[in-house]
Amino acid sequence: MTRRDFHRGTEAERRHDLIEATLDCISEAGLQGATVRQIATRAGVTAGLIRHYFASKDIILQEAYKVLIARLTEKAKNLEGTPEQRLSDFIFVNLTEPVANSRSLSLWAAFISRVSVDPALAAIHREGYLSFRAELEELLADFLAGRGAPVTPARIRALAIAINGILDGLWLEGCLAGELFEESELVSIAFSSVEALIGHPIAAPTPTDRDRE
Amino acid sequence: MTRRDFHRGTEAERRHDLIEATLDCISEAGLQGATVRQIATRAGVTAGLIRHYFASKDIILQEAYKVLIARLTEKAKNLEGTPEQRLSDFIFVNLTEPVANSRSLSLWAAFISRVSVDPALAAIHREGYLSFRAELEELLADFLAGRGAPVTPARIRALAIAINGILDGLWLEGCLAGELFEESELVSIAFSSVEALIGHPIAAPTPTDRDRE
DNA sequence: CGATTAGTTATACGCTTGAATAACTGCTAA
DNA sequence: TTAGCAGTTATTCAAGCGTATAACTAATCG
Repeated sequence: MTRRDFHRGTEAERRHDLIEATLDCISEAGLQGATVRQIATRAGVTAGLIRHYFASKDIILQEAYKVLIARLTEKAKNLEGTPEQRLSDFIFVNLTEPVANSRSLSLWAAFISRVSVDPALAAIHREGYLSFRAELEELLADFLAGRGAPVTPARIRALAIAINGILDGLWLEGCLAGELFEESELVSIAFSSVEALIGHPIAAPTPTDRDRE
Repeated sequence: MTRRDFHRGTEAERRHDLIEATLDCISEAGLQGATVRQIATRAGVTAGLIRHYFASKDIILQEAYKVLIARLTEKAKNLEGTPEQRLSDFIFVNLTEPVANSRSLSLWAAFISRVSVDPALAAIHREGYLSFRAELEELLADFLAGRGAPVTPARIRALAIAINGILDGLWLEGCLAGELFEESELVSIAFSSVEALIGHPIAAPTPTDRDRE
């Protein structure tokens, strides 16, 4: 019985690999499928190593949730260009790859179903949600100010809630049954809805703009 | 050691109680908390009885999912009144109790996270979703026909997708962070969004109408 | 009232789980 | 080259899981 070969990794590497393996397990087999043994197998290590990097299974799940939220929201941050371009891009990135796909939804739903059960996950969720809406509110304020429209906090807040809801709902539909519509269909519905809500037209990002990236 | 007292129930009673217990367990402790022993304890029976009524744990979960879907959609069916009233009620019931609350979301998310993993759940989900959207398309067709507006299948379909998305998104927001807005806030956002999309005003249900029910 | 049976309990089995710990070894530094 | 240690493996443990089955008993019927 020969002992299995292994190579020593840096802490950052290992933690990254283990979290990635955790997300893979969840997306492919649900939260129940994310056992320490499955995670370890997928990461190419033995189960005991997980406990060396994470104090418990709960902890690695929390870390994985943080990574997921970051991945789902990072594209919508640090947008550049005019307020109109940024608002337009905000809508676009949230309804297209890599944010909108069935894997994202599967992961998101798995964690959401535990948010009301696990206070630690609830805290992580709340922070992510508030930060996301704050970003949207800022975009809206800039956009409306540029249009010379009245910018009261109450109106900004209401608009952000509505637009956030619309984007969430279309994201959901697209992830759940993406094969039922063209990608551009949901995006164009989102644009017309948002335009109707804020009372201003918004130029959609042109394909050539994106291709050049 | 005295044997535990028990009373014999009818099949319908028992199945109902066991499914209800299953939903309670999931909403309070997540899918992982819905073990046969926990379900049995909550239903006031012993674990073995579950296998007497359901061939496996998977089966009881599938039945519970069917019940959940029925509960989330039944209010939106069998609506009465003019097309405008029915459309208006459709929007209203989907964004207020008992459809919109954190327990519903928690249950919904738990099952959704397994839809992409478990083909049986996927089939149940798909049927519920298509039936829900068909209902909405019928409402829209009736409404638009009454307004003398052009009613092409393509337009109905696009509108149904958009409105479904908006309702889903607002439902989600309300369930996730209900304390952050008034109930009427989300409902009124929904109405103004839908009005903007279909290009016609819709009379919201009046409080007195509902009180009289 | 006694026999029957279907609904229910009780118990046990094999397996998996998260966790703890001991043994090993690739790597680094001197 | 080698000593030491931190990273990794291997093994073990108790608890909990879904399931199977045998024993019991409340209700039913002649």
